[in-house]
Amino acid sequence: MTSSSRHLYQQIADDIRAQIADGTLVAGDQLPTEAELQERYDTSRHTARTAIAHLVQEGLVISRRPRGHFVRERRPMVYRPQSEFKRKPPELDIFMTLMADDGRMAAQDIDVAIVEGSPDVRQRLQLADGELAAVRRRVRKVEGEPYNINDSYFRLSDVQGSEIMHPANVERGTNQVMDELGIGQAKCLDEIYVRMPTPDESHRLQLLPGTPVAVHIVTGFDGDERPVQCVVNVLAGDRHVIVYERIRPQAESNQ
Amino acid sequence: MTSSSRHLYQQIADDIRAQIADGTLVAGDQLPTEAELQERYDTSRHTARTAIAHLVQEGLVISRRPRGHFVRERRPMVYRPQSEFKRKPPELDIFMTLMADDGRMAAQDIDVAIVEGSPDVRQRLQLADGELAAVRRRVRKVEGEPYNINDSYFRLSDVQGSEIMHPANVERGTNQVMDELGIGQAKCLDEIYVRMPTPDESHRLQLLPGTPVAVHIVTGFDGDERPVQCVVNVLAGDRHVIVYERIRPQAESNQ
DNA sequence: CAGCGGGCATTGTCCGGTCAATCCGAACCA
DNA sequence: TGGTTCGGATTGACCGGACAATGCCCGCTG
Repeated sequence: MTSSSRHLYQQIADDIRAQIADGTLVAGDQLPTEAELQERYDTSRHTARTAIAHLVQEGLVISRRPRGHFVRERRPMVYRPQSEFKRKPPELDIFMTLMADDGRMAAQDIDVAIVEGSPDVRQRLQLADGELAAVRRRVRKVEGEPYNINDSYFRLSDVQGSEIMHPANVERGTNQVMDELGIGQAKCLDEIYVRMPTPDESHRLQLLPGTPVAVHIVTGFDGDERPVQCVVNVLAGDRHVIVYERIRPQAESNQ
Repeated sequence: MTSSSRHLYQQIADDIRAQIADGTLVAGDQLPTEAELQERYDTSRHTARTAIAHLVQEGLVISRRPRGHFVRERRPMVYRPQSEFKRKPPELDIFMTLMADDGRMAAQDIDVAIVEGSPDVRQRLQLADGELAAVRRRVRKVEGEPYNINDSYFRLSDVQGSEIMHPANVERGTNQVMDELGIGQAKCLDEIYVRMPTPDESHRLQLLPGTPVAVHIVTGFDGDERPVQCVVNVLAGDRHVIVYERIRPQAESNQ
C-alpha cells in the first residue's frame, strides 16, 4: 500500500492518518483494533500498538479502554485575553459563531494563599528578597470539565486585608477591586508559551495524551510601570482558541 | 524509592522528572542509559524505554542516537504579532532581555502560488465559490534552523500583477505594498491554536518529538470590514514566546 | 422488569529476545 | 601528522509471549 523505506509502524500510522484526513474516518469513529491491524499488516501486536501510540501522541486519536481507539474531536472555546479591559462585547465576529461558546462558566474552585512564588512570578512582580506574594488560585470548569487553571499573584503588601484575599467569587471583578485599592492597571504584557503539560497539569485539567497546553502569563502594570499583578493561565490546547483584536494605530475609523 | 501503586515505568519517569525539576539533572546532561535503568530498577529494557519515551513526549528529554538521552533545553525567541503595526520598537521590556533575541533572521525561502486555499482560509477571506487566492509561502530560518512557516493568502483579484506576486523579499514590507494598492489593513483578528504538529510540519520545522506548535492565524480587514489578507503562521513551540502588549482603553498616560 | 453478575473483547503493563542503524573514538596506516 | 577503518556503546525497530484491568453486553435471577 505504501512505500517500503518507511518503517512499518509509520506506514500503519500514515494509512490511518490519511483516512482521517480524507474523511474515511471521521471524529468519533472507531479505529481498527490492534489485533485487526496486526493481522492486516501481518505484524506483531507491538508494532500495531506503536503505530496507534504515535497517533495518540499527535492528538488525532484517543483510547477508550477497553472499547478501542477512536478518532478524536476538537471543539475549541474562544479565550479572549482582551475582554478583561473591554466594556462592550466584541464586534468583529465573522466566523466566531462556529465555536461552541454557549456553555457557561458553571463553576470555579477558588483558594487563596500566601506564597513565595516561583522565580518566574517573582521576577515579573519584581519582588524583593523575602517579599511575599498573595495568590488566588482558580480552576475554571465548564459543564464539570476543567477548562483552565488561573493563578493570580499580587504583592502581599498591596492586597493584604482586601477582598482579594477572600476565597470567594468577587462579583464585580478583581480588577475593579484593584482600582479601588489604588493599584489599577494601566497596561499589561501578555506572554504565551506552548509546551506539553506536566503530569500535575495533565491531571488537574484532565488532559488526554497528545494534548499540549498554552501558558498565558499576564503581567499588569500601574501608571508608574510598577508590576502589580501576575496571572498565570494554563489552557488545555484542545479546548481553546486564543483570540486578539488589533486596530492599526493611526486608523481613521475607530468606532 | 517511590510508591508502589504507580506503574514501574511511571516510577522511573517520575524519578527522572524529579531530578530534572530539582536540578540534579540540568539541561544538556545525559540521562542514565536504558541498560543502566534496566539494571537499577531490576526490570526489562522495554520498561526502561517506555519510561524514557514518556519523558521525550513531554518534551523534557531528547534522544541523540546513539549517544544517549539528554535533558532538553529551551531558548525561546520573542514573537511579537503587534510589531507589524508598530513603528517604534517596543518599550515595556523589563525582563525581555533574558530571551535569546540576538540571532538575526538569516534567510527566508519564499515561493508564490495561486491556489484554492483550505476551507479555513477561504472562510476567513470570504472567497466566493471558484474565487482563487494568491499565497506567499515563507519558511523563516535563524542560523540555518527553521523557525516558522508563514503563508500569507490574498484575494487573487486584489494582488494580481503586483509586487506581492513576486517570489522575492519585499524590502519595504508587503503591508506597505498593500497600502499602495489601496487595500491597507485597518484592523485584524489574531487566532492562536495549540496542537501537536502534523508529520509534514514536524519535518519542515525539524521539530523534535514532544514539541507542540502554535498556529497563529491573522485575518486582516480594510476600513470596510472586508478581509484582505489571511496569514497562517506555524510556530515551533519550543522556540517561541508569543508576546502582546495591551493598554487600557481610557488610560491617562498613552505614551 | 430491574438489578446483578459473569464472560468477553480490548487495551495496558510487563517479560524475554534479535538484528539494524548510528555516532564516537581509538587504533591503525600512509 | 592526517586520514581512514573498524569496533563498541547506545538507541531504534521489530518479534514473540503472559497476565491484568476495564467497561460492556447479555443472560440469569428475584
